[in-house]
Amino acid sequence: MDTDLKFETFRRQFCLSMEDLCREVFLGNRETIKIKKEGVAVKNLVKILDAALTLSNAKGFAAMSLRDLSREAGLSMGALYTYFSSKEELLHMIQRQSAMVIQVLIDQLRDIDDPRARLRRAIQAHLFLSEILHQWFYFAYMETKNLAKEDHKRAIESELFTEKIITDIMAEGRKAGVFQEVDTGLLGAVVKAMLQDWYLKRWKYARRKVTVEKYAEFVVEFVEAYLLAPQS
Amino acid sequence: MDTDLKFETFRRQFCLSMEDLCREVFLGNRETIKIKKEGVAVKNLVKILDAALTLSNAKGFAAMSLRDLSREAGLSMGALYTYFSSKEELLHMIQRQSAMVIQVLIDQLRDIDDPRARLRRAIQAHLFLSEILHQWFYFAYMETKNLAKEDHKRAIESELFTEKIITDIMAEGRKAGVFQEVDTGLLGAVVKAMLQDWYLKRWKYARRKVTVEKYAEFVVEFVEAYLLAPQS
DNA sequence: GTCTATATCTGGATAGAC
DNA sequence: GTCTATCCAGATATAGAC
Repeated sequence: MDTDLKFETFRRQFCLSMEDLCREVFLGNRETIKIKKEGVAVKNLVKILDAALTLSNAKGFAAMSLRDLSREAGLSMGALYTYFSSKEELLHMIQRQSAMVIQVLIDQLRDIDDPRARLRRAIQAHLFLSEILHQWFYFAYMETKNLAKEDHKRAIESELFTEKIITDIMAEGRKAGVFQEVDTGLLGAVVKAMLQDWYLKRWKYARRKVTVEKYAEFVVEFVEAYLLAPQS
Repeated sequence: MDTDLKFETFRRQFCLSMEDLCREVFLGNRETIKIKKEGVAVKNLVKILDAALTLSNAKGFAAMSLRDLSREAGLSMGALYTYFSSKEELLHMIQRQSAMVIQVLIDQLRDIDDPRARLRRAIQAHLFLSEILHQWFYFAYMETKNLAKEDHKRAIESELFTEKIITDIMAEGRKAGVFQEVDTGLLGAVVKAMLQDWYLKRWKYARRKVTVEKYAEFVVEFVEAYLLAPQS
């Protein structure tokens, strides 16, 4: 079984376009969204969320006024408020959708047994996902501290959860005798940091023309050098 | 010559207390600060900047109102405005001071020749510095996008500059034959990401009781495993 | 130098016409 | 379903007393 993953096949495999995500947002918020026709609602949610992510990521959610948003989305203030009942709820909506998407990661690891292949796949899937949804990932990272208590807690759990996916693979690999014994807690943390850097510093990698596949390859190689090296 | 660095000796070697930094801020802003007595000004700047960093880092600079700040600092609104003429100037003041501090890094590398020792020292010094000044580093990272154009440019240059310190050491080590040939651009970028993670995720490392010395040791070991490994 | 009181404006939220 | 007009809380910033 070929466990290597190409970015383009990954992209095609999932429904992760702006419209797909906005449809999910619509379905998940039917009670609060006053517009009932799916076609209309989704079309406008695309405009709203696209504008919200663009503006927030440029200058921060708190600094984005709803007037800015109204202009950028091409909808009036009144129209905006038929999709959410407060600015805070808009924040909640985006955050929640970002969190859902993590499920994809888990699915990606099904049916792979070999620890090295699993580690490679986890790194690739995380990076590819964040490449496609970079606006959502960046938002979720930068706005964590603005979230209400419950959402804030969930965001932290989500970070620890994906980190645990990585460290579990390392521990399994160790038990299977293919990896060295390492401090999986620390290694997991810095791997997570490297994965996050990909969407936090897009300007840097874009400027240097590093592709996501190349970055993934590098991270895998780097981590494996440590996990496979003879004990120091 | 012993090139290993202990955190406590590093801490004692520099004048990096809140008061020291605020004195520098005062000296660097004598024209705009209306208060002329150094003693009074520094004492209040400590209160103001301490409060500003605490509040901003908790909920973001944009979300921090000057009323919040006034209450937390224990000074009236009127008093605040004798230290800066607008909220934006306060941002500028903090950002500029954060940037100055990088100079310490460069000084730390003087008089060390051996590439491995230089790399180790650069990593340790960066981490130790950010440990002492974590509030300033966190602020500088998270508020970059709120800066005015000029400050924003400087912040990015500063990131690239410290990254270049790392990649230069790698290149020198390669030339000297002690490191493998690697993609120094990519390795430098992820090392920087790991260094930044230390102050971006304090809650995580604190919870796990990881000390800064231990983290530094781990990063050095991890990077060296890659730089010293036989070619793959 | 510091405070209180206040002017001025911005931005979140809503009512009601279309 | 969408827009315009408006309300009002809360923010920045300043004036003038002490």
